[in-house]
Amino acid sequence: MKLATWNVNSLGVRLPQVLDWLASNPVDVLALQELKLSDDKFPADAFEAIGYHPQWFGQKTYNGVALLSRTPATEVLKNIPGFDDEMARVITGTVDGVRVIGAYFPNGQEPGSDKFDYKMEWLTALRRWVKDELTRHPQLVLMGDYNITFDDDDVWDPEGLFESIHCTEEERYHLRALIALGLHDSHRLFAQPPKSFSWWDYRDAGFRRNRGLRIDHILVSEALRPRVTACEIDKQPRKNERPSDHAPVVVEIAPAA
DNA sequence: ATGCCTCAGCTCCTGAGA
Repeated sequence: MKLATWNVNSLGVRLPQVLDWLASNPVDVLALQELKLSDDKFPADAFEAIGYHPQWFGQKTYNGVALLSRTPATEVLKNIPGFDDEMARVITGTVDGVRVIGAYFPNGQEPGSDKFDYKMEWLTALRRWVKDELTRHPQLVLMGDYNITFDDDDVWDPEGLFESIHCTEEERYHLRALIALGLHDSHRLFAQPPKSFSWWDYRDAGFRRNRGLRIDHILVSEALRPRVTACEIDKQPRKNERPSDHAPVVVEIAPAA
């Protein structure tokens, strides 16, 4: 079973690239973030035509998330239960016995800002809910655009970006707290090339110079960890014309013994 | 460099992203 996550920065713009990518990477589940379109504009037909069952939670202009799967998702949830949120950031479903959560974590803009405070509240609510969800669904994958780096290895310029957004100790505390629930960073279960990033700034030739951050993650539960056989960042779509600023991350999970 | 790029929208500038 292969699962992937990709922040597409507008599905309206990126739909042809997503369809192309799925044609060469027929994953079982793809979580999308930053659809930037309302539910009525979601291109469900285009995904159904290539054999995917879509679930979506859209929002005009900002945010918006979707789950595409080869077998239909069940027990679908939108956003974090018990956390009142005007933004469409989370979509969850059970696919082939695995609880899959696709999430677009808040950006946070700048430490000390209202948006940063919201990010912290959101992270606290997410953790409370995921902890609960794990008791019901031991086989769980939490993937998406986290907008947080684990440590300096995830940052192209750790000194220049020290304590800046996505790199603060406060954000990293929350990321470690998710790990402490019994989740594992798929990427670090395997040897990876140095300076592996999943996002590069559009400005200043960020991708060409590999000035990026690793902020898109796939966390797997303890029950799934022994079955994870590979995890990689696919930089190929970042080389497209008019690319998203994020690259897809893919994880492979072997069938249960 | 508060500046670099991209996207959406009450679109010819602004806010947001990261």
